[in-house]
Amino acid sequence: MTVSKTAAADQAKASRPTRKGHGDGATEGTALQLGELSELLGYSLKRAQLKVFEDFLRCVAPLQLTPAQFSVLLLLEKNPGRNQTEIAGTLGILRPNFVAMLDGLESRDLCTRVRSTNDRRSHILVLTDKGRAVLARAKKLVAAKHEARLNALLGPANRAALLAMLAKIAREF
Amino acid sequence: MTVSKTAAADQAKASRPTRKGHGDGATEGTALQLGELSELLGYSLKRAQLKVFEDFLRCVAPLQLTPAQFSVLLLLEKNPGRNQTEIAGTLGILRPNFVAMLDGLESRDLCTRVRSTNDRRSHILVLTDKGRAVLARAKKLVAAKHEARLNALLGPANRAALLAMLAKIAREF
DNA sequence: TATTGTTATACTCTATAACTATA
DNA sequence: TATAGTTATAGAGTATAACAATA
Repeated sequence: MTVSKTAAADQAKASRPTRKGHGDGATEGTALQLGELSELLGYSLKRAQLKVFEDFLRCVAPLQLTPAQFSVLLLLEKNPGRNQTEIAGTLGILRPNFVAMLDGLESRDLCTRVRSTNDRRSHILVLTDKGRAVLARAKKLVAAKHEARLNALLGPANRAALLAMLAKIAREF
Repeated sequence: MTVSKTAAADQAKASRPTRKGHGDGATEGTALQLGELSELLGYSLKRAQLKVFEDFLRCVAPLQLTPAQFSVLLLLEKNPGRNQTEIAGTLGILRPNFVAMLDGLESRDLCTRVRSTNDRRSHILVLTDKGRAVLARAKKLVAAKHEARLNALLGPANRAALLAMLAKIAREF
């Protein structure tokens, strides 16, 4: 069965009139208890990820790059001559969803699709000079502001240990 | 300026015919280099978070609970007599988005909205007996399967250190 | 027949404005 | 006037099916 009507009514009555101070409950404006939530790794993982992405966006705001776009540019620089399927697959982006993303980067002249001469079905992705320049500036912002802030919070050793464990989870879990 | 047409053509010609083996490029079917991406904390954070949530869903699949739903039930159990705004706010869920989520939980008889007698605007959220039972089973599955697997991968000490760092980022970053 | 890029589409998350009923 | 819950809506992000061009 569900909670009894009388029990529900008791619960409702036990509540306090929120923050206004003219109440009688014991939990007057008190912060909630996370309880076992604070032991759930996935919960902190998600909250931390949101914070880190937020900060990334702030730090690299002058260049108008999202984490996903930055990762694409990084990958293009490190892996010239690759096609859409290869780049998208490496980043865990589905090919259909990669199309609009590339349209955005290409319309800003950060990269170009070049039809491969070997296989005319595939588009080789090429960083433009502007793309290379924006990427270089982005790297500096990320290193000087974003990663530096994480380093300040955790310390270099902890930051490295954290990165190693996250990479392990991403790889082996 | 952008990449020159000739440079782009060179790039396209330099590519290999993907995996089929009848190509001449050096990167024949080679895995891509992540490069500086593997040093970007946010990148591993995101990939790890996706893996952990995937595993959570698998482990708790018999109960049909998402991580977000599980976190709501945990919070209701630990904080009786709270209203929607308080629960949603603690979890970082916007009040409008919390409505449909509660509709789902309430339609499955896992919790109920009870109009507060102190402030008739607010709905006190109450775990039903069924909600309590499902939560208890979910906790067991999470502990025995999900968190146990993470423990096996990282070891208890590392897992604790990881959780502490993620919580610190979520709190202070 | 299989693969690359693409379109269309749908479903989830997230975000904002505005309404209602209460205070 | 302000707050709690709600509706409507819009935008990301993600997922699948299917098509044209090419292999």
